Amino acid sequence: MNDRMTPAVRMTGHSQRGQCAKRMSILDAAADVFCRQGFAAASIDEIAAVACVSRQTIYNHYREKETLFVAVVEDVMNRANAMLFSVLSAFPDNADNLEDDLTAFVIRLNKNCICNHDGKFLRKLVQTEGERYPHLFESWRQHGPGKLTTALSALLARLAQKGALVIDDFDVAARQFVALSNADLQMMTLFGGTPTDAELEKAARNAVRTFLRAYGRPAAEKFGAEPRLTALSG
Amino acid sequence: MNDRMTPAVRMTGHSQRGQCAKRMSILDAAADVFCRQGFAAASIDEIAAVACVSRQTIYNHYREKETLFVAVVEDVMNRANAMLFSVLSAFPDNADNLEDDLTAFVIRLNKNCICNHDGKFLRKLVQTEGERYPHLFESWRQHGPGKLTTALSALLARLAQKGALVIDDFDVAARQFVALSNADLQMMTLFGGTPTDAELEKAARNAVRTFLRAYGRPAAEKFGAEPRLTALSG
DNA sequence: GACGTTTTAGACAATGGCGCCTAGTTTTAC
DNA sequence: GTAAAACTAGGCGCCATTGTCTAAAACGTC
Repeated sequence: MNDRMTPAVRMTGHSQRGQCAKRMSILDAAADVFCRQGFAAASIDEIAAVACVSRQTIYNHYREKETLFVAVVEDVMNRANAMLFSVLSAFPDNADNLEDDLTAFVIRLNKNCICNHDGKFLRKLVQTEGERYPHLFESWRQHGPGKLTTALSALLARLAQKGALVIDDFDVAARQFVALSNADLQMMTLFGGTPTDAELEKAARNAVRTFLRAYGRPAAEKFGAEPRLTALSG
Repeated sequence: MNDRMTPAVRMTGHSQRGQCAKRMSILDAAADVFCRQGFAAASIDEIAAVACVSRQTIYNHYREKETLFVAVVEDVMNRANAMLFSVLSAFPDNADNLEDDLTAFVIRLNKNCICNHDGKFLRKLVQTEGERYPHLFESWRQHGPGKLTTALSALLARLAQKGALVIDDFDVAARQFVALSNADLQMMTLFGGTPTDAELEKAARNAVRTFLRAYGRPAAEKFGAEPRLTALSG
C-alpha cells in the first residue's frame, strides 16, 4: 500500500506547509502524467498515485480534471516565462567577443528554456491539446516564442546599432537566430533525449558561427579589424 | 477464415472496387480523427461516422483500434515518403540562378512535405504517441527528417564541389538549411494554419538569402560580381 | 432470379474512468 | 488538549468506449 512516502519536492516550512506541499506535489505529478499520456489518456488515479496523494485530495484542490489541467499549464508557463525573462536579460550587450558571448547565450537559452523539462512539456502539450484549447495555444505563443522573438528582435537591433551586426529585417533575423539555435537539437529535443553539455555547446557554436557569417560585419571589416572602429555609436 | 482477400495495395477496379474504397475512406477518416483527438480520445464511432461506414466494417478490416492506428501511420508515412523523394529529386543541380532555384526548392519542400496535411499529421502524431510507440518515432525519424537531412547533405556537397557553396560541415549545413526554411513558418505550421503562397515564398526567400550569405561564394566574388566570373565551374 | 459476400444497424457484456460520498485517520490551529 | 480542517481509503452510480454478435439489407456475379 504505502509504495512511496516521498514527501513531494519542496516545502516552505511555515503554516500551510502540508497543503502547499500537496498542491505542488499534485501539480508536478499531473504535469508528468499529462505530458506522458496526454489529457484524455491521463487518469486521475495515476496522478494521485504519482503524487502520493489520495484521489479525493485532488478533487478537493481542483474541482475537476479540466481545472487541474489548466492549473498545471499555468504553473509550468509561469515558471518557463520567468526563466525565459532571466535568460533574455543576460543577452550580450557588448560587441567585444560577440561570438563567444552569443554562444554562451544560446547555450543558456537551449539549456534552460527550450531543451529543459518545462519547455518540452509546453511544446508537447500545445501540440497535443492546442486544438481543444485554443486559448492555451495562443497564450503559449504570446508568452513563449512570441516574446522570445520579439525580445530578440530588439536585442539584435541594439547590437546592429552598435555596428556589430548588419541586419535588414530584425524580426526575420530573430526568428532565424532561434531556428539556427535549435537546428542541431530539435530532433533530440522532440522526444525524450536531453542533450549533453558537449552537444549543447557544439550546437550553439554551429548556430552562432552561421548566424554571424550571415549577419556579422562585412568581410572588409571582419578580417583583422578592431571592434572599436565605430566606437561612439553605442 | 477468409479474413483477408486483400490482394496487396491497389487493384485495377474490377470486383473489389467497393472494398478498396471503404478501406481508403476508413484510413482517411481515422487519420483525421486520430490527428485531431489523439489515439486515446479518438473513438471508433466517430471514425465510422466520418468515414460514413458502419463500426462493424472497421472491425472487419482492422482487428482492433491499435491495428487501425498503425495502418493509418504506415499509410501516411508511405505517402509522405514518396512525396519527399519526389521533391528531393528536383533539388537544383546547377550553379546558375542558385538563389532562385533554391528558393523554388524550399517552396516546394515546405508546401508539399512540411506544411501539408501529412507532414503536420506525422509530426503531431509522433509527438503525441511517440512515447507509447517508440518504433513509430524511430521510423518517422529515419524516413522523414533523417532522410531529408542526409539527402540534403549530399546535395549540398554536390553544389559545393561545383564551387557554388563554401561548406565545411555538410551535415550541419543541411540541418541549418532545413531549420532556416522553417524559421518563418513553424509557428504557423505547428497548429492549424496553412501558409499562403505569398507567405511561403517570403519565408523561402528569407531562408535562402541568409543561407547563401553564410555559405555562398566568398564576399570578394559576391559583391557586384557576375556569376559567370568563374564560368567553367558549372 | 439465386447465391455468396459485404455492409449495416442495433443490442450486448465488459471495462475503466470520472466525480461524489462517507467513515475513519492524521495534521494543524488555538 | 481540543476542535477544526485536511487527508485517506474505499465504495458507488453514471457514462463512454471497446469489441462481439446477430439479423437484415445491399451489392456484385453467375
